[in-house]
This record gives sequence, C-alpha cells and structure tokens, in this order.
Amino acid sequence: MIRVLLVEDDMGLAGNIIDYLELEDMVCDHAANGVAALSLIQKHPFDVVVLDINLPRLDGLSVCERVREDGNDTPIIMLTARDQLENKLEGFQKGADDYLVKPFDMPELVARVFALAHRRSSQVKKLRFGNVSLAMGSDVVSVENVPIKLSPTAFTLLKALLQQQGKVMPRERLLDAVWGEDAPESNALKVHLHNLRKSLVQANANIEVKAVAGTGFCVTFKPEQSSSEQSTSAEPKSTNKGNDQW
Amino acid sequence: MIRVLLVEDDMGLAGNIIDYLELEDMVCDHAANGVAALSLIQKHPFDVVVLDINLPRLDGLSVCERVREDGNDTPIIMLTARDQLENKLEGFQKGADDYLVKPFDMPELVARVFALAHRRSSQVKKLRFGNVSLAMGSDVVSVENVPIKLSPTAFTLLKALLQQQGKVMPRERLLDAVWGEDAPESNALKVHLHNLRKSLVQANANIEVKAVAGTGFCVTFKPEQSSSEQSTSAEPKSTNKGNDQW
DNA sequence: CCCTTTCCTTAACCGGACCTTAACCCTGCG
DNA sequence: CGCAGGGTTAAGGTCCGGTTAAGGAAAGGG
Repeated sequence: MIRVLLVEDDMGLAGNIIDYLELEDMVCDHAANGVAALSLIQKHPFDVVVLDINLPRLDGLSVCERVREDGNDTPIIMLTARDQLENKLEGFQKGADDYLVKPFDMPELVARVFALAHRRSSQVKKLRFGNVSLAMGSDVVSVENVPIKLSPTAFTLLKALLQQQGKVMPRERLLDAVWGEDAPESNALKVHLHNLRKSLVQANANIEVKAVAGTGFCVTFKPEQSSSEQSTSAEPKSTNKGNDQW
Repeated sequence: MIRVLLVEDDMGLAGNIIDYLELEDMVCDHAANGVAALSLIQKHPFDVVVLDINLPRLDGLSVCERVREDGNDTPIIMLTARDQLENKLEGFQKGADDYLVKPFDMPELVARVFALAHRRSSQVKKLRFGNVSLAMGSDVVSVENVPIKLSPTAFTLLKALLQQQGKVMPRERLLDAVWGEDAPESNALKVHLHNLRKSLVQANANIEVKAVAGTGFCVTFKPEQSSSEQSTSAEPKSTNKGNDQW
C-alpha cells in the first residue's frame, strides 16, 4: 500500500488525480498550499509526494528545498505547467527526484509514483541515522545535535555508509568512495573503520558499523545497552561478534 | 565520481552523449548491443545505466529484465524513440527506474542521471516459496519478513533451489551452482545442505529441502506439524528420515 | 626553520566464521 | 549380510575482519 501526498491548488485537477491514484490502490492525502504541505510532510511519513510548483503561500520549489534541509528523504515528483528546461533543472537542484510536465497522462504519473514509492531520495542535505546526523554542506557530524570531530577519512566513510540508509555497501564501493581509483592495499580500510567506530561510541551514537560476511559494511541501530555504559563493568566483552543477524 | 554505462547503437548520438556526460565529470563506458551491455553490467559496478530500447542482438527491455533477474540493482534509465506510453510503462514493468523520450535535452539526461546515481534500484526480483523470501540484490533471506542469517554457501544453495520453484534440481547442477567447475569431492554438498536445513527449521520456515532418489534435490512445503515442535517428545532423534510420503 | 599535531599507511597478531574432510549412522534393497 | 544413498557430527585449516602499535607525511604555529 502506497501513501501519496498530492500538493495541488487546482481543486479540479487535484480531484482527478486523487480519483485516479486511488483506483491503483494508493492512499492519497491532499494539500492545497505550500505551508500546509510542509507541515503534513514533516508530520507524516509518505511514500511519495506529488508537488505542484505554482502554489499559494509557499511555492513548490521552496517546499522541496525545506524538506531536504530537514533531512527528509521522501521522494518528490514535481509538477510544472511551464516546461522550460531551467525550471526542470531547478527542481532537481532543490531536491526533487522526478518531474512531470502538465498536461500529462495519468498512467505516466502512476508509473512514476510506483517507481519512486519504494525508494528513498538521495537528494537530502542532511543525512540522519539514529541520533547521528551529517550536514552535507558544512561537513559536520553531530550526535544529539552536538558536533563531533572526525578525521577526513572517517568522515568520508560515514557519509558513504549513511547514504546507503542502512543497506549494505559492498567493500569495493567503499574503497572507491574514499580513495577513488587507487585504493591503498593493506588494511587501511579496516583501520579507518576502526577509528570511525571508536569515534562513534565515544560520542554515544546509538548506531554502529557492521561487517557483512564477505560482501561489505552497513550501519545499523545499536542493540540495546543497559543504562550505565560507563566504566562500570567489564562489559563489552564483544561477544556479539562480527555478524549480523540482519 | 559517477560511472555511467551508455548502451546505444547509434554511434553519432552515443558520442554526443558521452562527450556531454564527461563534461559533467562522469566516467562513461559504452556498449553498442544488448549482449555486450549485459556482460559489462554483470562484470562492472556502474552507478547508472542509460539503455536504449532498440538494440541489435538483444533489445533493451530484455537486457533490463535479465539484469533484474540477476538481482542486480543498478539504476536504469531507458531511452526510447517511440514515445508511446505503453512502451514506457512496459519499461517500468521490466525493472527500469526512469525513461527519456528521444529526442531529449542533454541537461535533462544529466539531471536524471544525477538523481539516480546515488541510489540503488528497488526493482530487483525476489524469490519466494512458502514463508521464505530471498531478495536478489541484497542477498537477504527472510522468513515471515524477518531476516535470517545464512552462511554464504547455504545462501547460494537456497537461491539455486528457489530458482527452480519447487522443481527438482539435479545434484550436478547444484554442485555447479555453488562451486562452478571444480566442486570439492567428499560430501561437502551434504554438509551444506544439512546446515541450510538446520537454519530453515530454526527460522520456522514452512518449506524444506527434499532429496529425490538418485537424481537431486528440491524445495517443498513442509507437511503439517502438530503444534509443539519443541522438545515435547522423544521425537527429534532423527526419525523423519529422508523421505516421507505424508 | 624546527617542532608539534594530526592523520594516513603498513604490518603483525588474534579470534571467529566458514569450508572441507572424514568417519559414522541409518534405512532400504538385493 | 553387505552395499548404496543420504544424513549427522566433529575436527582441522583457511580466510577475513578487528585490534593495536609504529613510522612517516602533511599542516600549522612559534
């Protein structure tokens, strides 16, 4: 079941679209202006947002921009009556994932909604996972909103891993993300991962970097830890070991 | 840095596109027919594939389909000269993530490539049998939607068996699926099957792997089991044995 | 210009996961 | 009874990820 938010001030068109989408078993919510749209997006998780550019109160491009600055990665499809290329491109710049030029065929909208529904956008300006957030522009990593210090390499690693949103990143792609073509041999990657992990626990992040068998790495939520992580006990023994249940 | 594979048989157009993409700091590889494209995609990791529909040897839709069946989740943008809607929609059905209608503007192609480059497609095929499902791209096996852990070999075995959709897989084909040309002697296969079976029952899967006479193996639904599979009785001794009619 | 700091690379070592192998068990059949 | 086909179990070895520490390059400050 797909939850769609339609943001469109032309009520006739809006009704049309909603009827059509609901025929496809999608659940539609609707907003008629930019401000309402923004608040709905912030409050509810949608699978896709269909966003008109011309809107009262706050235009579509701005809405999109704000959503991305929040770190929200809901996929957004822009609707525009003007098919000037610059407008399309500006949409992408502000963080849209797709667009359609009015007038469009309904089946095409449906197809694009389906295509985006099960993904997350990669256009966010801020990456989040657990209590860790990474601001793309400033290259600052924060845990619980307090900035922490990472070495450049550790930062690059974390960013690459965060962009996968919890999915596994093959070892090779990680190497590529950090060193481009010519990765160093030896176990440089292992060491940097180790440093990154150390920084994360020191900062009390509630996420961790896990190795996945012979394939790669991913970030996951840290399994619950009883209250005092402090000195208290012998604790971490390790135990859990390398693998992964998920 | 973004790595793009362009599949386009019109060399003039191809050259054009490549020049344009490289201006944007993308690294382009090129294939002029479907077969070559498929082999390149299987061998190298690309961030995006730009795929013409009309191709010599193997058409674009088929290439796309095959790629998804392999479990490859590289994002694919389809190019089509025919702008009939049905073709677009068919493209999505086969696993494409986006499409462009020729002729298109270069900046638009660039924008769409950028939009897809840092994602993975969600259009990969999934194998299912009973309450077990196997996601081809992520190599995750789930029972009742909770992921379970399998050793690499056990995973490969299960995948091969699942691909037969309940039909018998000859012993030799299984060996080939796991070890390729040089299978180990001894009874490695038996051991791995044993481990796989153990994992499946631990996860409460409602399917099992059955041996078929002197020919091979297959997956079947597990015969009904009265409630408590636990400890209850003397039972587990083995008993069940190889076969079963019940 | 030198010293300090930071950070990257490399190598060596540890331990666990996984694969292989071999031996043994069970059952059915001639 | 002995053999064949499959199932079970445990022992060894290899591979791979994690850990640690040492050395060197680059950057910055006095």
